[in-house]
Amino acid sequence: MNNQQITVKDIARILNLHHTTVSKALRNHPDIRQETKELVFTTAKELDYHPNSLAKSLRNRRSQTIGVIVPTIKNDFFSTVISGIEEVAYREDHNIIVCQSHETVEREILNVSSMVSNLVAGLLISVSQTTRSGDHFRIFEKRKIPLVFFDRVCEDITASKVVADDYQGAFEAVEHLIQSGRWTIAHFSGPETISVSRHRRKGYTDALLRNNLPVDDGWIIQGGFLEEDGSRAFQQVALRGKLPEAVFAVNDPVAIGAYHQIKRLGLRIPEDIALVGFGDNILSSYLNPPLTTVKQSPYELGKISAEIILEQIKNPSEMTNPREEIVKTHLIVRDSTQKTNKGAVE
Amino acid sequence: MNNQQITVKDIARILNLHHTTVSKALRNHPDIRQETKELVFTTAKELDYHPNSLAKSLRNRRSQTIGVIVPTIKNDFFSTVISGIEEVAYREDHNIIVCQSHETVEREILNVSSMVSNLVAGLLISVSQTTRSGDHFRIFEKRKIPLVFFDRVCEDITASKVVADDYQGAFEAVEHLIQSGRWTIAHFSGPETISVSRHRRKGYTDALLRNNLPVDDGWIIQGGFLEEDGSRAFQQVALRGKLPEAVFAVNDPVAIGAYHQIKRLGLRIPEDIALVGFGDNILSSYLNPPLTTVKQSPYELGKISAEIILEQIKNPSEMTNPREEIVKTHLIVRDSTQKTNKGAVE
DNA sequence: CTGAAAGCGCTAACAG
DNA sequence: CTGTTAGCGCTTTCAG
Repeated sequence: MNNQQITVKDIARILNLHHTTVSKALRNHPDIRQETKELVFTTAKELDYHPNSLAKSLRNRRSQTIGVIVPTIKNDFFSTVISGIEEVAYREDHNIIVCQSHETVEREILNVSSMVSNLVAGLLISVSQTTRSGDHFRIFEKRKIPLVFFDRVCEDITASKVVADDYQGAFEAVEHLIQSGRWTIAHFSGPETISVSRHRRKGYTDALLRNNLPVDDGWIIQGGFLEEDGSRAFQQVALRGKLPEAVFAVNDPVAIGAYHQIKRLGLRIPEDIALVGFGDNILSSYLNPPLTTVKQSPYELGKISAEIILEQIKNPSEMTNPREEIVKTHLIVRDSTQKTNKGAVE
Repeated sequence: MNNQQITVKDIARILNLHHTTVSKALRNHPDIRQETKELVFTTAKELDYHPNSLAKSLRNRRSQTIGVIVPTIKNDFFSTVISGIEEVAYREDHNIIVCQSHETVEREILNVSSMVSNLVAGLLISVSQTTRSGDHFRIFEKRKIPLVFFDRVCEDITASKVVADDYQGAFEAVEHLIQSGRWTIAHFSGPETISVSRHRRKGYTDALLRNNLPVDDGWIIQGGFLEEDGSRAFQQVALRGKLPEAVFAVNDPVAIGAYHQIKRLGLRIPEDIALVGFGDNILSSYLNPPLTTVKQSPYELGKISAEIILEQIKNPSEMTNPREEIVKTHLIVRDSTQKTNKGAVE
C-alpha cells in the first residue's frame, strides 16, 4: 500500500512519543524542548511528511484559504488583481481559491455558498454586473468571516472596501478635455447597478458643472463594459447628426469600441473627436493615436485588499471597523486628446 | 452565539432522526425513503445549512478541489487557460485553487507541497522556466493523485499532457515565410529547458530542411519569453551587419520586442524584415503592421486539461494510461509578412 | 428503511 | 516537558 499519507501518529510511533507531542513540536510550541523538536523535524523531513491542512482547518473551524470571486478571470484587470492577492496571501501562508461569477448573481450566490462550505478564512469579491441586493453576503457577518469588496462594491453591505478613485479619475479626465478646449463631451457610461459606473459618471458631471458647462443627459449613453458597447454607443450618437467634441468612456474597452467606430466613419482622432478611456488597458497605448486614459493600479489594489483581509483574519476585532481604501489614479495623456510630435508607440 | 454553523446533527435533532440518516438523505442515498428526504431537504434549506466540505474531504481522504499552478496569472495566455479550467471544474462541482510559481522551481516545490497538504483531487500544472527535474511531482504518483501537465510539460514524468501543436504551428509559420520568398530566417528561441521552446525550434529547423534550406545556428538566438528578450535578440542580430529576411519569434511578446527594435532602427516591416510570432496575443493585431502569428486556443486547452483530470478523478484506473492531447494551432497571416491592401486593424 | 459505532488527522485543554 | 482525553463534521459499515 502506498497512497497512505504520513501522519503525526506515524512520526510519533517511530520516535516513541505521543502524537500530540509531535503535533506541538511541529508547530514549534514552547512546551516542547529543543532536542525533541529537532528529532521530530528531521524524521518528518525524512518521511516526507505533509501535514493535512484539511484536518487542521476542520479542527480550527477555519481554513488557511482566502476565497476570491471575480466576474471573470479572462481579463487583464482582474487577473492582475488576483496576481496581487495571491502574492500577499502566499507570503502569509495562505492559499487562494478562485471562482468566476460570469456576471450573473445566480452563479455568484453559488460561489459564495461554495466558499462558505470550504470554510474560507475570508472572502474577496468584486460583484457581478447583475448583483442588485447583497443579501447573499449576510452570511459572512453571521459567521464572522471577513469580507472585503474590491473595485465593484456592494453598497448595502457593511464591510471593508477597496476601490480605485473612480470619481477623481473621471473628474480629472473630463477636466483635461475641457482645458484642451472641448465643451461638448459625451459620456459612454457603464451599468448603473455598478458602483464604478456611478462614480465615474458623477466625476464626469461634476467636472462639467465645476466648469460651468451644462450637463445634458442626451450626451450620456448607458451601456455595458465591453468593446461592442462602445461601438454601439458611438453609432447611436452619430445617428443624431450632431457630434460631440470629445468622448469620455467608462473604461478602455468601451473607448476602443468607440475608437473603431470613429475610424470607420472616417473621422479623425483627436481633431474631430477627442477620446478618453479608463483603466490603462495594455491595448490603449497601441492604438493609433494612442489613447489618453486613467491608470488604475490593479496589482496594488489586489495587494491592499489581501492585506486588509489578512489583517482581519489575524485580528477579528478589526472586522468591526470596516476600512474604505481608495487607490489613487493617474491621468495618462496621449495623442487621442492632444496632438504631440510623438507618434504611436512603435 | 452566532457563528455556529448548522450541522447534520442540528437537522437530525430537529427532525428526531439520527445524524447519519440526515447525511444519507442529503446525499440522496437510496436507503432513505422519499418522504424523509424531502423533510430533510426542506429543513436544511430553512436553516441555511452549508455542508462542511472540509469534514467531508477529510473523511473521504480527498477534496473536491483541483489545484492549478502556473508561472504567473498576470498573463493573457495563462489567465485564459485558467478561465477554461474553472468553467469545466465548476460544471463538475469542483473548485480550483490557484498558485503562481513566478518562474522559480523553489516556489513551485512549495506550491506542490501546499496542494498535497490540501488534499487536492488533482493537479494541473504548467512548469516554471527554471524547472529542470520533475522529482517534486513524484509524490502524485505515490499518492495516486491525478496530475496533468499543460503547455509547459515535464518530460521525465509519466502523466497526461495537453499542449498546443507547437511543432506544427512553427513549421507552418516558417513554411509560410519560405513560400513568400524569404530564405534567410532567424529564430528567436525561448529557454531550452522548456518543451514549448524546443518543439517550436524543431518546427523551424524542419521547415528549413524540408525546403532544402541550410540550418545555420548563427541565426538562432536563445532568450527568454519576454518582450525585452525580443529587443535584445534583434539588437544582437543587427550588430552582426548581415540582416535576415525574416524573423520567427518563439512567441508574440518576443516578436513585439523585435518589432519595436526593428522600427527603432528605421527598418520596414515586412519589406525589409518579415516578422512572425506565436500565440495570437491580443496586442498583435494592433501593431502596425499587424503581426502574423500562430493562434493557440488557451481556453480550449484549459477545458481539455480539466476534462482529462476530472476523468481521472472519477475513474482512477484512467491514471494508468496517460493521455497526450495536442491542440491544433492556426496560422494567422497578417501584414507583417505579406502586404495586402488592408491596413492595420483600426 | 433507520441507527449505532468508529474513525479521517489534527489540536486544545488539562493532567501528570 | 510529555501524555491523556476529547472532539471538529462528516461518511462508511454493519446491525437492527
